[in-house]
Amino acid sequence: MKRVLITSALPYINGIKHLGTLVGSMLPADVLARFSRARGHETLFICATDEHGTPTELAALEAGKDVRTFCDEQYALQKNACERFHLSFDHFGRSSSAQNRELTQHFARQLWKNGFLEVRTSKQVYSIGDGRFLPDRYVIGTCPHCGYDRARGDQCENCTRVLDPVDLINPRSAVSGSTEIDIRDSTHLFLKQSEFVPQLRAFIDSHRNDWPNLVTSIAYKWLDEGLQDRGITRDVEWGVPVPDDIGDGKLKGKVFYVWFDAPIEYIGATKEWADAINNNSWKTWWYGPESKDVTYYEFMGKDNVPFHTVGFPVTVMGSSEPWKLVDRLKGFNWLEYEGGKFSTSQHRGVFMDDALSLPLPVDYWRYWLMANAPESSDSNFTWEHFAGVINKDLNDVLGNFVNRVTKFCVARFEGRVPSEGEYGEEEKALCAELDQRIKAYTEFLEGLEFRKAMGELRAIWVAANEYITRAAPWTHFKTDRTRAAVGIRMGLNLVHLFGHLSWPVMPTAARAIHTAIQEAPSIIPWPDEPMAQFLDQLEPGQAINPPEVLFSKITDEQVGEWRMRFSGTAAI
RNA sequence: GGCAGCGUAGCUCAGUGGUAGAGCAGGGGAAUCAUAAUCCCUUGGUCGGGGGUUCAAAUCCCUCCGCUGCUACCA
Repeated sequence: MKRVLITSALPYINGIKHLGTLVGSMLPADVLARFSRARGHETLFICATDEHGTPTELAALEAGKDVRTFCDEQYALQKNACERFHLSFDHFGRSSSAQNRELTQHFARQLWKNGFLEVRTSKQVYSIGDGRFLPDRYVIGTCPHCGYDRARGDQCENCTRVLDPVDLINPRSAVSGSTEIDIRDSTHLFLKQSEFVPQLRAFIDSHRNDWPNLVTSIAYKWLDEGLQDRGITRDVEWGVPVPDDIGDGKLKGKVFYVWFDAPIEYIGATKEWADAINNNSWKTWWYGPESKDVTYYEFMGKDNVPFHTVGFPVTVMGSSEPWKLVDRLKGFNWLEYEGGKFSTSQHRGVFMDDALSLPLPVDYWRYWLMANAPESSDSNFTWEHFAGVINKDLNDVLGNFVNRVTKFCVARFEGRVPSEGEYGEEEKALCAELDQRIKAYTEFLEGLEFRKAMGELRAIWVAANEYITRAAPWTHFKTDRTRAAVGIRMGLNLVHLFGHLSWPVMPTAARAIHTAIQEAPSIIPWPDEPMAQFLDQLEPGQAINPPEVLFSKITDEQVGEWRMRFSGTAAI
């Protein structure tokens, strides 16, 4: 059997994520996972929280909690939000797990043994006031180029110049404001990425045709600009400790950089999954000949691309062990909010918990986000657009079709699948169109072209409305009951079809639609049969159960209220 | 500053050498099963500006303008 391994970029632990994070990694990965399961592939869908690093330590400090407790709480929040969005992870792990610690240390030992790690001493910013080393961007001061007085140590936001923290005039800690800033030597491990350029280039070249242009162009850019060796350790507390046997004991107290251990957590979380169910198959997904039948998909926003096309592959290649590299890498652009950026600090835009707090089915979000995924360029969420799409596509085109067909069946055919008559030319033409559209829909999902896939799904709903208009059972019923019966039987079969086709993107609505016709399995299988067969499978005489109103519309008042509420400035 | 992506109808976007497309919105009509929901027809664009290559350019090349992102210690 074909095996499909899917990972979503790990959401950082520091607070609930906004819709941009959802649309750029977790949600499309979920749609693929469901699609893959529906087709009968053995599927493993993995995600986790990315917990280590300075921002976590500082957020915990601010919250007055120890880091572990802070992460435990945030993990629970994020896991809950993901569940409520019906993200069907087989396992939602944590990069702070024992499994990840073990694997991260293992990879580091392999790299050290193979000579791909080097101990180097570099100058780091130390804040005496905070009693800790600070990442460059946590030092602020006056820009030596433009005089902007809140320039960050890595880059001036005002003149966009790249800076070194030692260049700042009047440097101070962004954490405490302390001006007691010291530059101290610190010893770190560097990963010799530069030695892997030919191998990486060959790797990227081999995926020119099956990765988005966005992804390969980012990867080539890094290679073309001259790949530098990268520090993979940090002077912080919260992380995977560097083992004593690496670096001749010179790295005592250091931890690995979060970007070193985070991708390894894809594997770590797989082991967490296996350990939790006492199953020792985790390695067959990742390692050696046993993983040959696995196709591995990664999903991420464009900011993550360098780490997945360069950093992580170097870790894997440098281990000289046969760990699996990604096969299909899907990258996304940004989702904007009402023409601007989502802002975590100003709480501008819709976050996962916000979306869940509104009286809207989760499937509204899932459908809109996939239909408007930022694939070829950044895309923009506006309440007006969201309401327009939901009201038209889900309420009018899909929901109303289910409603009109099932209601008519109850009114005129005793709520049972009518038995009279045979399918004719109209039905044959419909089947031919749907065969073609479903093929296209399937291929778009296989090709990870979600926006186009949703367009095709919508076109399928429209085709059903066109058919029922031509078949006009309400007209024929008065003079030719048999002809009306044929139209309604086809209509009911179409409703059943929608339960199948909509499941990967709208699991709850799909289940409700399917249940209108008959009980739904937990995984609603993909329709592989020709439509002439699939759309003629409901047993005549079988009772149906028209659902309560499937969807309801978003009102102008709601649009106005929510636009105000999430603007990030009006909220006081 | 450098690099990358983007710029196509009022809006959101497809289209990478061969007569400019879809959905929404707008206009007209049909139908009355249905959540006034649907279906049919239709208005609308010198494809960001300019130059070039070509029998032919939204598409390839040059240049300019605009927007966005990245620029390696935030993740």
